Amino acid sequence: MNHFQQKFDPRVWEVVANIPPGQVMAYGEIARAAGYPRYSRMVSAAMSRSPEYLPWFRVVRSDRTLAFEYGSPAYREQSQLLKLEGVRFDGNKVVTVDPVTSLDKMLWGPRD
DNA sequence: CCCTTGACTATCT
DNA sequence: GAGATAGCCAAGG
Repeated sequence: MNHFQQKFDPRVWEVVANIPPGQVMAYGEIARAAGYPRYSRMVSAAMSRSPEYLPWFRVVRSDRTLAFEYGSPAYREQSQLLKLEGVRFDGNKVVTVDPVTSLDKMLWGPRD
């Protein structure tokens, strides 16, 4: 199988389903992990039709901002779900609870 | 075909 | 670091 057809390659769902709580992945990363480099937009299309069970909210842009319009209902829903998992926000960017954080962040934490 | 549309990205100002 | 720009690629009109 080498292309996204009407149904998306289940590998995409699989990758998303395996993102650990408190962590996030970018569209492009997911595409690569599923074996489709450069297919970030397809992942985006896949997410818009994602099954109910999928942790869609753990998918963010490569720059770590959320893909929805700032302040929109969808944006607020996603940010809330992420916060429930202990994720922090540095401005509009997601800051995951990565064990290997910089000394700076260890000492001062992310901005509020 | 040609053009537009996206829950996108890397790169350059 | 925030905008703008140019790639990207399947779908649908």
